[in-house]
Amino acid sequence: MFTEYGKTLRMIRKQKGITLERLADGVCSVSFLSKFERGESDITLGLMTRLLENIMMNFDEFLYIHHDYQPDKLEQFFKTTQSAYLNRDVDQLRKLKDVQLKKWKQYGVETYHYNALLIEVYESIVDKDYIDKGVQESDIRLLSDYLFRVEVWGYYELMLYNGTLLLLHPDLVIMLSRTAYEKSARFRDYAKVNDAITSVLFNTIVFLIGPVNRFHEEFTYQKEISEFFGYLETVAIPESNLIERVYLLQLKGAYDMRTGKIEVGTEKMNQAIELLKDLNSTKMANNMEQFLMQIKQFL
Amino acid sequence: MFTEYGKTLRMIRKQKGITLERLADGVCSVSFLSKFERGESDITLGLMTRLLENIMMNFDEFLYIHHDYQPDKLEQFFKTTQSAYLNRDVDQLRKLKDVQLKKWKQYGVETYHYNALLIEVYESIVDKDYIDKGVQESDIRLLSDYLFRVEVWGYYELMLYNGTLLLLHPDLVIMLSRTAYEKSARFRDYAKVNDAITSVLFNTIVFLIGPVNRFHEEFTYQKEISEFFGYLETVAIPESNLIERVYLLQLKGAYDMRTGKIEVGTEKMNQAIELLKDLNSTKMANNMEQFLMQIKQFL
DNA sequence: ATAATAATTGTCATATAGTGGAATTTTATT
DNA sequence: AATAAAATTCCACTATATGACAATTATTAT
Repeated sequence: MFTEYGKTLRMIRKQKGITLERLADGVCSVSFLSKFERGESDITLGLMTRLLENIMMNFDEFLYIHHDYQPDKLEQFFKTTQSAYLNRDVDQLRKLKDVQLKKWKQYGVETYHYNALLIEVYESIVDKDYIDKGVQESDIRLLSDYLFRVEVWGYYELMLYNGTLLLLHPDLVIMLSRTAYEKSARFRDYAKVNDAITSVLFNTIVFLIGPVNRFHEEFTYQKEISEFFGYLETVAIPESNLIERVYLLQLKGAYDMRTGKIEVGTEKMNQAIELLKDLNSTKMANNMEQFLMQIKQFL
Repeated sequence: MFTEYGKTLRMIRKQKGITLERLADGVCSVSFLSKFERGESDITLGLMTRLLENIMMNFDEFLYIHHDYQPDKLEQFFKTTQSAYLNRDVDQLRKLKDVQLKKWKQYGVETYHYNALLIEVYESIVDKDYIDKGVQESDIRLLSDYLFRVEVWGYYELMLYNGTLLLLHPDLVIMLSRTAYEKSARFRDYAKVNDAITSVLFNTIVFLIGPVNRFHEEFTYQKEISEFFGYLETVAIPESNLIERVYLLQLKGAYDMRTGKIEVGTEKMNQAIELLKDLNSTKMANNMEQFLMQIKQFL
């Protein structure tokens, strides 16, 4: 009938060996708490906040438990979508897209449309039959319009952009990535969002360096690339985020190789690979090694 | 008058360039949303959930913004407490303790009492005058009773235990750390809590290895220490958590040295230090170096 | 087993969350 | 500046969240 939040709360309360009276103490009446826990009433946000404070649990953790120890819907959306993309599972992507389109039509909420477009981008990359038509110009415009309009970028905007940037024009990417960096500044201490920022910056640089098979050609984005390297170095990566530091090292190596400094670049990339091997992160090391081989092949 | 959640929501809505009607669409009436946003009404948890879904924002991010881009109270509590402890700021610790004691008396909620005890533990370590009396036996009992009673350990229990374990008897620590590991199993995919688990395991091993100035003596916890090393290796550390992997390497080195394998141990610790230096994490590298020097001094 | 006590649920009164639509203010257009 | 359109607020009303206290059920102790 109502949201089942109450039942989750009851479960947690029991696990902590706390009585209704003790949990309700100073917040609400015992009888109401009982009613809520039984799923016979909804609860006010204010009361819920205070109840959770009483058991020293924050909303995030509560909702994680409520969703049967799974992350929230939004995170799951990006997770499942990306995993379908990485597995090149066109069917799955199409299914996921339909879900979002359905929601868009049902509720009329535009964000579901954006979600569908994000999936379409992935689809167009994975599916060969798609190459001819590609994603509609107008759809891409719709997305970038939204991103330019939003004044503060949070997790959603960053992830949305992160997934679609591959299909945009480099000049647009440069502008939007700058925007992303600036408009998400206040989230620097919020791990999840900051990871998303870092990820955007990495992807931007990878994108601007260009596909491996063009490593022998000239290219023109030196200035912008160092700008984004600068963002990464000065702000985004604290000492303890070693994995990001390894990626950075690798990326600098790739950049060096792109600009003709083959030896220095190779050395950096090898160093990154060695670091991963030393720490038994073998899968990641293998991936990097493969990437390095690809580059060498095209030089 | 009410919680100010509504005002935060209004701010976010404006930043995203969304109208009342569009946000309320399919969730609640426009007039009510307006009322809520002006702070003239509280809102039901169910409605709030759906509103946030409409703008693709999860609760955690919303509350982070609501708290003026700060983490929630609970996290701040542990953060400020630990920073006062690391800075050996007795006055600050005492102040923080008084806050918790006051809340305990005011609301009668036992968890505030536990919080005060946690701070007292820190106080007793930092403050020399405290050494004579120490933390009351009965208080420590109170805490460990609570921890044994709780069926599922979340962030709070792990952090609480993490801070107090130093004062407990090794046998009790072994039991409680095992408990911690087992009773928090379902949180393995939840970064924040999993970090806390890892931290408990690290601290347990450090504690069991014993203070540096006893490195020449015999010791008896080999079996238990490998048990906890096992936990760390099998479950807690995914490939991309490099910093934990570096800590693990260091700790293994320290363990080797403790059990007489000086050369192997030194080598491992040096390797960890080198890794950090290679990634420009100099402060952390320096700390590790200092720790290694301390050990060497006592051998 | 039974009494005593603690913990939870049910009943009813009331404050307040939430709706529909009219009135007002803000924004955009000419 | 005047007008139209969009966005927001106000007002009267309904549904439901919440409290006080009685009734019931579960625990514990003897």
